[in-house]
Amino acid sequence: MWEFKPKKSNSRKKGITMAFSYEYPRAALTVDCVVFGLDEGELKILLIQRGLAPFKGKWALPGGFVRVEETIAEAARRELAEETGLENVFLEQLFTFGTVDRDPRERVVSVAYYALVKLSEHPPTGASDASDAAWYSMDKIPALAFDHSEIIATALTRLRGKVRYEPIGFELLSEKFTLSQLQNLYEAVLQTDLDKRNFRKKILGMKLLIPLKERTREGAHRPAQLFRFDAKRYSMLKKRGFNFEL
Amino acid sequence: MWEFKPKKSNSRKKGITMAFSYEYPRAALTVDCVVFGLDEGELKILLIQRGLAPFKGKWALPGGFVRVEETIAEAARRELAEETGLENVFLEQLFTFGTVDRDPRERVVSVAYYALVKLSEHPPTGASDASDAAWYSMDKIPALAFDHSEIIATALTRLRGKVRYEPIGFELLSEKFTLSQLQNLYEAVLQTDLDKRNFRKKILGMKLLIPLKERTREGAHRPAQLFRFDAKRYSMLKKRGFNFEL
DNA sequence: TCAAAAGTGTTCTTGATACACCCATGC
DNA sequence: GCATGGGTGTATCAAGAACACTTTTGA
Repeated sequence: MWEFKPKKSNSRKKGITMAFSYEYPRAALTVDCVVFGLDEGELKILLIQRGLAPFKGKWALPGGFVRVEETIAEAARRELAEETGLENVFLEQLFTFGTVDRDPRERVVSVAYYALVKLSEHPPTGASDASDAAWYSMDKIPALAFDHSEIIATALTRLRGKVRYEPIGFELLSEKFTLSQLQNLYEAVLQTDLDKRNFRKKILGMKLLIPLKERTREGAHRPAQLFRFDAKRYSMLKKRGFNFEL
Repeated sequence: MWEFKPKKSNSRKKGITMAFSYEYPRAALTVDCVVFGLDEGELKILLIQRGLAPFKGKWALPGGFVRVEETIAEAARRELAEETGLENVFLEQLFTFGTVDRDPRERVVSVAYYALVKLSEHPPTGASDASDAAWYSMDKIPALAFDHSEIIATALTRLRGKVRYEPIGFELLSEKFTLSQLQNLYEAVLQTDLDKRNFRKKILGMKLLIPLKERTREGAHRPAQLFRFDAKRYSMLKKRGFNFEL
């Protein structure tokens, strides 16, 4: 059974800040976001360079403290917006990391999220202030602060697992896309080669892609048919027991 | 970027308790455990009756506060042991619930875990003290404290998803089991009927079950072959890219 | 000898895989 | 006219689904 007697007493300090006191010490709660983007057929992650200690100057995942009046997911979205300028992206809870010494200062528990962004529809670098944000290829990730490498590894495993049985991959492409782009996406995420004809047969067989009247108009080759994902139809089919798969 | 200036100052209070104060208010951190067990072919959940406010007298998930010096998973195991007497069970992180008003007292963020216990090898009721613990069938779960119904729903979805592509179902059976018991387990979890011959063909085809020299000796019918799960072989196969499935 | 659960194979259907050439365009 | 990526169909193979009767035991 729970024992729960935090005595909250707010006392003024230096005229501005309040102090919040509890009977037992509490862990600080943060969020960290693994932001995936697809850049020219390559899977990348958005990192920011820390301006403060600890790990000052090191690269890290965007994230920060959860405020007491906001949801954890809200905190993740807020921090993403503040630190990278990204808004309205696909965001899903990943895992909560609570090793005792993962932060050298004190006990910090971090709820990690992963985000999928349509890189083509968002500016390639941090849009907000002069924050040092940069996209790193998966195979060129530098040494990171805290346990952020582990968080990224977890996120990648999750993404690879999930992309196969839920249509979240589309979140990495722009609204309109070609089948080749879609195939490239899966090849980049899953690190495999896929057969073009079989891939098309399967994905078109689901009847979840709506062919548009437009075609691409670029490059010295045949223009490609553009499609968009039929989210409405998908959620309808899902209710009826349909399962998206690869 | 993070801003981080918790001023920790411990001051004596009433001669015994310390007060821990921070510059910003902090959420309390708890764990909650959804404990699944298989009782006579039926999937059940272990609940405890709350002895303290809020929700005094209501049924709830076992759980409690995370101490500042222990891992979240450690907290989950400790609370499980304290409240239900269960130890050495399969335990996996489920999801972190952080709605602002999920606890009427103050902001509480809870990391939920789910556990799978071999009910046959653990006493059917809470073994510790006079704690009011009881196993409930999935379709007879009473109204619960906090958002615990939602946590259970999430856990059930997860269990149903995971049991099909990872051999965690065995955690619900005793070490030695018959194929019928295994099939019943899957039928109970997935809420479907499975074909006996196809089920056996598939599961035996994986070569992950070791037939024992024993057979069951009970009931007025033909004795059944006993098996045990070959965990070593599974982890070896998994490394080589093998995928368990249904 | 009856009830109750254990155990066992084959056919059919469906989906997965493998594979090579023509098309439309810009330069 | 050539380089570039877009687009298409069939044959084979493997896995999933459907399906009914015999065996062993205790009472």
